[in-house]
Amino acid sequence: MAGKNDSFFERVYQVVRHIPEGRVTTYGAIAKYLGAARSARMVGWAMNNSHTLEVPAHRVVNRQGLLTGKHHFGGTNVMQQLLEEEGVMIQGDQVQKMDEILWDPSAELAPDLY
DNA sequence: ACGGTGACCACTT
DNA sequence: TAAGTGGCCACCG
Repeated sequence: MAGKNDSFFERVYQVVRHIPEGRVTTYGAIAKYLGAARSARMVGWAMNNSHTLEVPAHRVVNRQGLLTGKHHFGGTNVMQQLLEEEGVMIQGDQVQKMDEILWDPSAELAPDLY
């Protein structure tokens, strides 16, 4: 969908806001949903700017389930605590049972929303 | 206006 | 199996 506020960053934030509690998704999955499968780094870069907005950024991890963005949450393990409060199990900075809680926007979100 | 930057990913040794 | 590397491209100064 083309809109006034349809910058790549804004579209990333919209998708992230749809991630259900207790679930996570990956940078690459978001990029793929937005039609830019090879722009996972852009998603990560977008998240860097998300601190001023209301976006559940802690639900975005890398493909292996690693909490690669944890250092951007102020504290050392803030990201981990936020996830654990939602029932996500984490060991060694890595989300456990990724295959079970992974939320893929391409499969779960209407493809023509944005 | 132009190039460095980056919370990634897939492919190659 | 693990580590290295190149591609990717929107944003901001």
